Amino acid sequence: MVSRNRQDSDKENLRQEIMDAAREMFVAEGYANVSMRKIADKIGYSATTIYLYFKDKTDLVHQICEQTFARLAQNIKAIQQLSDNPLEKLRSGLREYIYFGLKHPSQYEIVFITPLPVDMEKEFEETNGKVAFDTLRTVIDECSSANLLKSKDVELISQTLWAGIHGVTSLLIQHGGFPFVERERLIDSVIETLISGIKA
Amino acid sequence: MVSRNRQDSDKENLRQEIMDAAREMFVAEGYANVSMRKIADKIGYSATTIYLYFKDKTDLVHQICEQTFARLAQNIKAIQQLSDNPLEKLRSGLREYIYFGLKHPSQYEIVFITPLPVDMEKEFEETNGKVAFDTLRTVIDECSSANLLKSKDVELISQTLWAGIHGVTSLLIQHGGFPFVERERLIDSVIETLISGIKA
DNA sequence: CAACTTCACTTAACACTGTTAATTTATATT
DNA sequence: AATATAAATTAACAGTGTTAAGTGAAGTTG
Repeated sequence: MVSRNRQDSDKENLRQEIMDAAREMFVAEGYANVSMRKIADKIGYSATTIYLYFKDKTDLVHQICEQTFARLAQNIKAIQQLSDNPLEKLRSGLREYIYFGLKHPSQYEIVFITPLPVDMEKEFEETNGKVAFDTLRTVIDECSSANLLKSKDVELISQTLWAGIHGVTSLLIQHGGFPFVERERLIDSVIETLISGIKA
Repeated sequence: MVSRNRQDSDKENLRQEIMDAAREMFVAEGYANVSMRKIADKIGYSATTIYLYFKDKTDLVHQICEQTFARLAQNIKAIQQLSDNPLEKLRSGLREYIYFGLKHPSQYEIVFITPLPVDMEKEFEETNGKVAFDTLRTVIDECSSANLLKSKDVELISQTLWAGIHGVTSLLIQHGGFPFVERERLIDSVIETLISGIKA
């Protein structure tokens, strides 16, 4: 019994060890440039051992992303509780989303940018990315209930805002070479333009 | 001399033949799923022949994208000449950009979404994608000169709008499985929100 | 016309990739 | 101590982008 527990937790440990090593390498070198063998080398195991814990490379990366985006959803919720002005909540939520993406570029890339293999369609419903999006929708619902918005279509507004913040996030992640104006000014501008565009 | 010309044009022909085959396959199967050998098979040549015309796979795909995005820049310019209302020009330009991306998803993906190998930084300045962006900036300049915008920072506004339209375009391209509201409504909403957000 | 050079192209090979099947090693149970 | 189970490994496959060396035909020059 005791040994059984220890064994289970060892399994969990190795699983997490793989994820930690892989995440670190994905962030540093990019998903495509990290091979299963390199990950395995880093933690002193054989490449095929990873397949005992993850179905394949995309499964591994998705599990990593789920962990990260659970934290995003948490962060957004926590930050929103600091204010009771709905529009201010919205603002800080959008801001948190963008900066979170910039802070975890590889994982943002994989979840929201990289073309997913195939069957993402149904899975997205159970994703932590979806949870974060739902948080956004909730605060927009609040704004709408307080008659702060010019339209009542909460779903449409949520997706519109998401498109906007996703745009600036992915652009900043990917095209670091482009002569953007300073990051913060661009981010502020996007947020204010969007909010000003939906306000009553 | 004559034969020399014929030979040159044969070379050009094969070069274009490679690009046509590759473009078709990239669009149909995605960049990552098309190998040099497959492209070569399709046109009845050896894989290494492609390297006589293109430095490597990324060079090939970039050349294809340049051709396509030259057309985008052209389209935007042409469409804008149909109106002399600056805001209307802007609207139609944004719309053309988005629909062009949706019409050429693989190429849009490669130029504006896929993480580029390395040295994109300096090259972007000479890109047709840049030309399209400049067209956008020009019409925003017009709007600004006509005192139609609340801010005078044309560069900042241009990048803000670009972020917005890039966001909706890439989201629609990549996440086909997400339960978006109807495409057209979302696109309209993004465009109107952005324009309403920058209007005086 | 023959020898030589240039050009377009191909074959062979390298060092990788993700992944599967078969096999060995270690652990747990009887 | 023998056996069953789980964990990890080695070997292998089919594929990748790419380079170097080789082949055969066309063009150029004596």
